[in-house]
Amino acid sequence: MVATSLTIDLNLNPLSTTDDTPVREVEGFCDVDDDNSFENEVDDRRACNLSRKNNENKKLKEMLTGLLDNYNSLNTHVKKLMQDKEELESSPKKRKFDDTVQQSSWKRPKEDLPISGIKRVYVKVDPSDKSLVVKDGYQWRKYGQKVTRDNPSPRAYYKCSFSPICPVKKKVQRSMEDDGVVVATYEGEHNHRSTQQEVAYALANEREISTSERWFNSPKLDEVLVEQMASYLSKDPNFTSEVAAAIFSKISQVDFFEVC
DNA sequence: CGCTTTTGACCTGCGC
DNA sequence: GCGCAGGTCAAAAGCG
Repeated sequence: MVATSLTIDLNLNPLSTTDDTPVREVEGFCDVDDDNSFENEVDDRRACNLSRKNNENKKLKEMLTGLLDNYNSLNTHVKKLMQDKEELESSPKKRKFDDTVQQSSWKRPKEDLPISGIKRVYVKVDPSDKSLVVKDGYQWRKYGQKVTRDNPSPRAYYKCSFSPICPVKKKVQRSMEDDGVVVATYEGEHNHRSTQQEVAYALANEREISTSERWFNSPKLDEVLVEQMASYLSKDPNFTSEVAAAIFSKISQVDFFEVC
């Protein structure tokens, strides 16, 4: 929700006003001389407001980029934790189930996929929500659904939308033990960035080419950046909830966990 | 109109 | 060889 409110409150369109003069960022600019005419005073106040808003916008943008950075580092951290757990918890208890999953997945001769790279992720969802959707930052195309013998809940089969370039597939099925948990089994590694990573990358590039001065004095750049963000957010309504979930999971360390 | 989802049919491997 | 179960295909339907 943080990101959403940011896009709403950014108010980055002082530039859309008819005044095309560059914004001046001068310390103490807001001090209005009592001897000025009324018109000058109004102009000064406008300029003052404008510069204040620009400052606010700059701060908000910094917060947003910081948020994205945090989100990405959290994502990396979670992935690392998943891999660690996967290695630690390959217990023989579930051997039978895991074997069937792996064998049935990889024994097909027409697909020469590696045996490594199978990850199972448990995600908390609303039990009343029957859709088998796991928000993981990638775009998926559903290509099948099947009711399996060991679980009354149907299993959904997805391919990464970037296929055949990206070979990753995932199976999503509601957990038998807990109706509020969805089990997502990922097969393979993505050979491209997630949509969130794309935005972070774009922002990083933006920051590389823009000095702090340009942040201040290049309203066009601000506009482009915000448009970029707004366009992305409008396209992916899951983004904000994912960011919120990532932050929340960092705090609680409960919502998002993985078991082999 | 193009993309995504649904769903029944088909394919493949395994166990008996 | 047959039946079963999981996985995939592809035509039809749905949707924006």
